[in-house]
Amino acid sequence: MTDRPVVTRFAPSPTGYLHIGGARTALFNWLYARARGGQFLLRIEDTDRARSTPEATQAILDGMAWLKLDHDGEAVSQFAQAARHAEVAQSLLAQGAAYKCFSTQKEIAAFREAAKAEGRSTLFRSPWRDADPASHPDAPYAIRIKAPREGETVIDDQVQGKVTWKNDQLDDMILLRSDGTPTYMLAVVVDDHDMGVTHVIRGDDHLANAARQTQVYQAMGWKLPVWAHIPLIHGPDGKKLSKRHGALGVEEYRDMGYPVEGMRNYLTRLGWSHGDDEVFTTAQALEWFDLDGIGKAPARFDFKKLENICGQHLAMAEEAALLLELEAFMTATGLPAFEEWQRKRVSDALYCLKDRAKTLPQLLEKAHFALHNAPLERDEKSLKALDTVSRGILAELTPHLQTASWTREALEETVAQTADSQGIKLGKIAQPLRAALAGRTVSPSVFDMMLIIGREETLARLKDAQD
RNA sequence: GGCCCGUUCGUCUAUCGGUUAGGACGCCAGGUUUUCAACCUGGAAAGAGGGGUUCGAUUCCCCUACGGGCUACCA
Repeated sequence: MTDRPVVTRFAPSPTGYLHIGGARTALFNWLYARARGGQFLLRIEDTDRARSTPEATQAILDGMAWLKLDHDGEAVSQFAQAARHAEVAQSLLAQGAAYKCFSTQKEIAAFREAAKAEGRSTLFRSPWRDADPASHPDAPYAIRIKAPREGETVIDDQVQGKVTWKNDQLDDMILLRSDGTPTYMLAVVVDDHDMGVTHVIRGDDHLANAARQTQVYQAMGWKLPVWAHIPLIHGPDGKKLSKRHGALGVEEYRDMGYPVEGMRNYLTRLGWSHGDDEVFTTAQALEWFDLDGIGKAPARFDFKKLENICGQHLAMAEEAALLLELEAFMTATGLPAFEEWQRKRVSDALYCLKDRAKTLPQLLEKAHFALHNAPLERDEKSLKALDTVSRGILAELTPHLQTASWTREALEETVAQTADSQGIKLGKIAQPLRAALAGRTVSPSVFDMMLIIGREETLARLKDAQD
């Protein structure tokens, strides 16, 4: 079963954005295939013509591109395969594994309603299952599978274990509607088979579907895929993730500025584990990921943990790559691009900024000192820190900085000496200096800042702060 | 209603019959630092309930409770 080359797929419906849960499903499939030198395919399940839109397809593509989930080959449109689906339904009909059902939707609905009212099973048994073709009316019909009534259907799921259904609990599902279009149940099976999918990793809302789909595989004599039904992601309150929990589409996470590596790490770890490993790279995820590490219970989405993981990834990011990601973020969210001097400054400052931010916008905020020149826009707290006394201290310091050599050692010594000669602690001088240089009360080290912006700009800010 | 699935600190999770039930996030306390949302140290915090099986159950089985999914000529 596992000796075939691995082929996984992600099969979203293009009816909105790329759901965060869908993104995790895609990620699991991607990880599984990529780690095994297999293929990761993308199929757009657009058979619901009324709800499918090209914009939604694009949103899915964009979301996957952002998360660096590259798929092999062209995305397949399920709708485009409709003729092949019908062909399979016809062949099932020809071999007696399916039959024409002339019951109307109205009749079926009436049956269900009555059954429900009387507390009976709502399982519909078509009277046409064993009807003599000679008795067929000249009317529209649907093609239903002739599912076994005896015995049971078992799926061997890599996450849920062996799951068994008694066949008398399963009805003869419709394969081809009376208008000739295929149903989802038929389409997925045919497409997965035709695309050579070996491992179906998807949300466990499809677990029950797997039983009925198994019947189609068996009727066609096709080899079953390996099933892995992963639990859904829930909101912080334990309920199914929905709009009221906030962000659902991955593009919202991109716009909030979560770095990709952190996002992938968090999503991978949500519902999957490898011992106590919490923070890992994509390379490690590829090495470690396997189906047996997936948990059975739904996991709740926790923004605090997401932020923490993202912060750690930012801290360990390679600076050149981080700068590119930051600029991509600015472009995506419509922020003005860096001017050349700003780009240089940020690039120089990244080393002392990256371990202080958890998201890209936070990184930008902390880069305030590097992105602007005197006169600096200062926040309220820093203005407060620049009181008369503090300005006096800065006035003492300024001449020394005019002559000091511009190295970390010399600057540290200069500031320390000034503090000493004033009879104050280092903190008393660093505080206003920070406010003067950064326009903030929270910033990287004052020495880092001075080295990054240089002597001229340092003096300009000091002068500005004392005016 | 029927059929399936799930249930370890607040949250994500480790444990694959024997552990003081471990780690992480968050929280609290202390420390360090020139600031902190950075860093360090420490702390509180969990096996849904009830029956079995076993020398021994978080772990295996059953029941109950709770949560979730499916039950369409939607996907």
